[in-house]
Amino acid sequence: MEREYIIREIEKKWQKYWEEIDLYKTKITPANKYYVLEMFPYTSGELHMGHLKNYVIGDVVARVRIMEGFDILHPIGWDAFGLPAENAAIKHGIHPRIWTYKNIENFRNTFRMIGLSYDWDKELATCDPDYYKWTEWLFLLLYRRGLAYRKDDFVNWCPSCKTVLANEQVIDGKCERCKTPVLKKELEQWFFKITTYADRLIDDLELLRGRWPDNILKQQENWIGRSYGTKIIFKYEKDGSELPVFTTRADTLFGVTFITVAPEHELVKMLISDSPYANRLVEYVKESIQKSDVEREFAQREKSGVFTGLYAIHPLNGERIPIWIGDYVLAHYGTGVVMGVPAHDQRDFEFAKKNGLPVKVVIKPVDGELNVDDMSGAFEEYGIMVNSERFTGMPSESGITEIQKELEGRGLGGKAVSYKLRDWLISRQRYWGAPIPMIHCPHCGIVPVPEEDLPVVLPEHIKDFKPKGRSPLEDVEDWISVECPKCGGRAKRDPDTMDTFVDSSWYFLRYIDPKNDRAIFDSEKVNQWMPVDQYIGGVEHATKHLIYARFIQKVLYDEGLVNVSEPFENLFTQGLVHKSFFYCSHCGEVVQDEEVLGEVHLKCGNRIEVLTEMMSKSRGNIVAVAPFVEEHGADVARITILFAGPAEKDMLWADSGVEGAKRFLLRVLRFYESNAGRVHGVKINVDPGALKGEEKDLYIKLQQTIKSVREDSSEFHFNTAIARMMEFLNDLYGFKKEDSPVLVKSCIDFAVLLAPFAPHIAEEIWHMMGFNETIFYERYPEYDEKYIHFEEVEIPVQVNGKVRGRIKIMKGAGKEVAFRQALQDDRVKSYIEGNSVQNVVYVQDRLLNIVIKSMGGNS
RNA sequence: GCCGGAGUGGCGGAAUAGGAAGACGCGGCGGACUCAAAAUCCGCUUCCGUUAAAGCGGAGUGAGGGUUCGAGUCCCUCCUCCGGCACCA
Repeated sequence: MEREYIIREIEKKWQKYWEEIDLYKTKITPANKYYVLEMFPYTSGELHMGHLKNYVIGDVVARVRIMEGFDILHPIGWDAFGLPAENAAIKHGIHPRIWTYKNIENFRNTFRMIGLSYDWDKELATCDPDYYKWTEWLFLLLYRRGLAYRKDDFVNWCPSCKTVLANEQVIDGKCERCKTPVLKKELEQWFFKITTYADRLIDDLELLRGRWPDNILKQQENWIGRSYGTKIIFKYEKDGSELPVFTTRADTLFGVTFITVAPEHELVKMLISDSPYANRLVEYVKESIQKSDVEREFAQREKSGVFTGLYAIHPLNGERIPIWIGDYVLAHYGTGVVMGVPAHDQRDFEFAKKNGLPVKVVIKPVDGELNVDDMSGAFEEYGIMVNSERFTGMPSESGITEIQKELEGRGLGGKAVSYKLRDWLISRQRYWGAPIPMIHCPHCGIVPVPEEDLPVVLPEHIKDFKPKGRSPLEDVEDWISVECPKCGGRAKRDPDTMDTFVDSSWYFLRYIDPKNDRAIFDSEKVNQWMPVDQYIGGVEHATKHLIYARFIQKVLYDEGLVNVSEPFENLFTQGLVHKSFFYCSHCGEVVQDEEVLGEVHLKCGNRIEVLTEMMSKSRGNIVAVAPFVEEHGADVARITILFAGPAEKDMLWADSGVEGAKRFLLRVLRFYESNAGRVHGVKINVDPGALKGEEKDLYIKLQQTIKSVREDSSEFHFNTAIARMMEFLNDLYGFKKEDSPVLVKSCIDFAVLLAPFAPHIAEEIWHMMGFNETIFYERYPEYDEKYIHFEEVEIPVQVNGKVRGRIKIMKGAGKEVAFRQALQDDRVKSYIEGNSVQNVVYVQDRLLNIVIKSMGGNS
C-alpha cells in the first residue's frame, strides 16, 4: 500500500519537472522532424482504458523518437462537435457548449495525470470558433473548386436522430449511432464531390502499401469499389431518349430480355406519366421508397417489380425490350438501371422467374452445352458466346472488348468505370456543429458568406434542441435572417451544420499552426512537418475518417496549400480493450459485481452470464483512467496495457495484469534502491574484450536486450519488448559480482531502455543514480554487434528428428566437430548403436540431426 | 455469399527466410524470511505413463491429409471464432 503511494508521488514530481523544463515543446524549425499523432478523442463521458491504449502507444513512439534525436511534434486536441452534446442539453438542460468544455477540461486533466508527452501549446478544439472558422473556410474552398454542391436526392434518414447520414455512417442499413433502420428521404442537401477523387484515392493506396495495415488498404479499396465495365445505351422507344446501363458482362448483351429501373431513379417520373399502368407504378414506387434498406433486404430474394408497359430498343439487334421498375436495383450504383440477363445473372434469373420473363442463353460453358429447360439458376461464369450474331463463338473476355468497340462505333456506349463510393453528404440537421457558410437569397440564389465575415458563429440562445427533422438553427430568427452579401436584400443562412467528420479531416494540419488567425495555416510551416510520420488510431475509421482526411488533403494539395498528397505516411491501428462483466439474461440487464452471489443474480435468483465486450459506458465495464491512476499510478496503467498482448490485437483487461505490471515496476525500484548508489552520476564505458565469466555473460545479455527492445518496439511489439526487459531485470537480480563495472553500465542502459515505457519510474531511477538532467536527453542505447552472441552454444541433437541429447559447442563450429561431440553423448550413442547412419543434417549453431536406419533383426 | 484476420498450457501470450514448442507474465505448488500472516526473495509448473527421485518413454500448436532428415511455420481439404462488405449488375 505504502509503495503505491510512493509511485504516485514520484509521478507527480517528474510531471512537474518535465513541464518546468519544457520537455515536450515543439521546435519551431525542426532539423530532423518526426510527427507522431494519435486520433484525437471525442470528448464524451470519462476517459477509460479503451481510450487510453491509443495514447499510450503514441507516447511510447514519441518518447523513443525523442531519444533517437528526432525533433518531434506530438499534439493533442478535442473532437468536440457532435450529437451527444445536444442530447445532454435535452436531457439535463445544460448548454452543449458548457457540457463540452467541461468534458474537455476533464479529459485534459486526465491526460495530464498520465504524463503523456504532448506539447499543450498545440491544443485545439473543433468547437472553438477560432477553429471552426477555418472549417467554414474549407467549405468555401471546396465550393470555389466546384467540390461542394447541393443536390436533391434520396438520402439516408435516421428517423430517431432526425437527421441525414452519410453513406459511411450507415451500418447494415442502420444508423451507426442509434441502430434504427435508415429510411430514404428526398431532400436537398450539401455534398462534397469525393467521387471526383475516387481514382486517386484508390491509386494512391499504392503509396501506402507496407506502411498502412493491409486490411485497411483492402477496406478502402472495397469501399471505393472501382469496377471496370461497359456503358450500354438503350433507347427509349417512345422518343429515342437514352437509357444507359452499366454492366461488367457486356458479353451477355444478346441475352437481355428486360431492363429494370430503380424506383428512386429520376426517369421514373417520366415513365409513370407515359405508362398505361401509371397507378400501379405510383403505388409500387411509393411502397418501395418507404421501405428501409433493412426491409428491402429482408424481402430479398423475392424480387418484386412492376412492368411499365413501355419498351426500350436493344442497341445491337433492335429488339423491343420491356422496361420494368424493381427495387432490387440500386439507385446509386452504376446508372441506376440494369439490363436483365436472366440466363447469366442470378438476380435477373430470380426476377425473370418471378415475373414470367423469358430466359435466353447466350453464353455456354467452354466444354459443354447449356439448356434453358435444365437451368435452376443462372450460369454466371465466363464461357463462349452463342446466339449473339457475329459475336457467336467468341470467348467472354474478347467478346466484352469487341462489343465495347461495336457500341463505341455506333455511339451507343463503350468502356466505363463505376464506383461504389458516393459523394459525401455533409449537411446535418443539428445545432452543435460548424455552420455551413452559405446564404440563400430569393434573388441571387445561393451565395457564399464572404471570407471576411467568417466565422459564422453559432448563436448561444436556442429554445429547444429537440430533434424536429430540421435544424434548430432555423428557428433562431436573429441568426437565420441575414442580408444577402450580393444584393443586400433579405436572405437566410443555411440552417444546417457540417458533419463532424469535416472537422476531423484537417485537424492534423491545424496542429502545426494552431493560433493562426490570418489563414487556415501557414503552408511553409505545414510543409516542414507534414506528412504525419506515424498515425495511430482505431480500425473503425478505415472507411470514414481515413478516407475523408485523405480526400481533403488532396484538395488542399491541388490548391497548392500543402505539398504532400497523402497525409499519413505510416498508420498503426490498435486493437480494442475488452472487459468481462456480469449479465442477467432473465432481467436483460448488466449486473454489478456486488449484486452477484456465486453465479446467481441476487435480485431475481437466476444464473448470471459472464460476457466479454469492448469497454463502454452502457455496459458498465469500463475502467476509468483517473481513479485507476490515483490508486495504482500512470506507469502501471501503461505497462498493463502494453504488456497484455500485441498492440494491434484486442486485449482483455484483467486485474491480474495490473498486479504483474505493478510488481515489475516495484521490482525495478527495489533493485535501484540497493544498486543505484554504485553509479555516482557518471556514464561509464566498459571494455568488453577484457571481460570474462559472469561479467561477460551479463554484458552480452545486455546487448541482446537492447537489440530486442529496439527491434520489438519499432514493430509495435511492446509486449515482447517489456518481456525482454523483465528477463534482463531477472538477470540483474541474479548477478552476484556487486563491484562490477558491467553492473553499473547495465543499470544505466536499462533505465534508458525502460524510459519510453515507464517514463516516471525511469526518471526516478535515473536521478537515484546521481544524474541531474532528465533521462529524456539521453540517446536510446545502441547495441554492440560484436557481443550479441555467446561464444558457446548449446544445440539439440536429434536422432531421426527426435531430440535425444544436447551438446555444447563453440559458436560457428563445423559439422564434423558437432557430430564427433554428439557421439560422446551416451544417450545419443545408445540410439545409434546397431544402426547405420544414413545422413547427418547440421544447421550451424542451431541443430544436429542424425538420420539412421535400423539394421534389421533387432527391434 | 464475398473479402480480410485468427485458432498454441489452467489463463494472457512467445517462437514463422522450416531447425530445442510454450519466452515473459498471471495463477498454482514448494522452499527461505517471519511468532504468524502479508509483502519479498529463490525454485518447480504442457499433458499422459513410469520412477523413491534425478531420470526415462510417449503424445502435443482447431481437425484430417501431404511435402521434408525435420512443420505451430509451407501445400491441399474441412471446422470454429472475430472484423469488414453485402442484390455493387
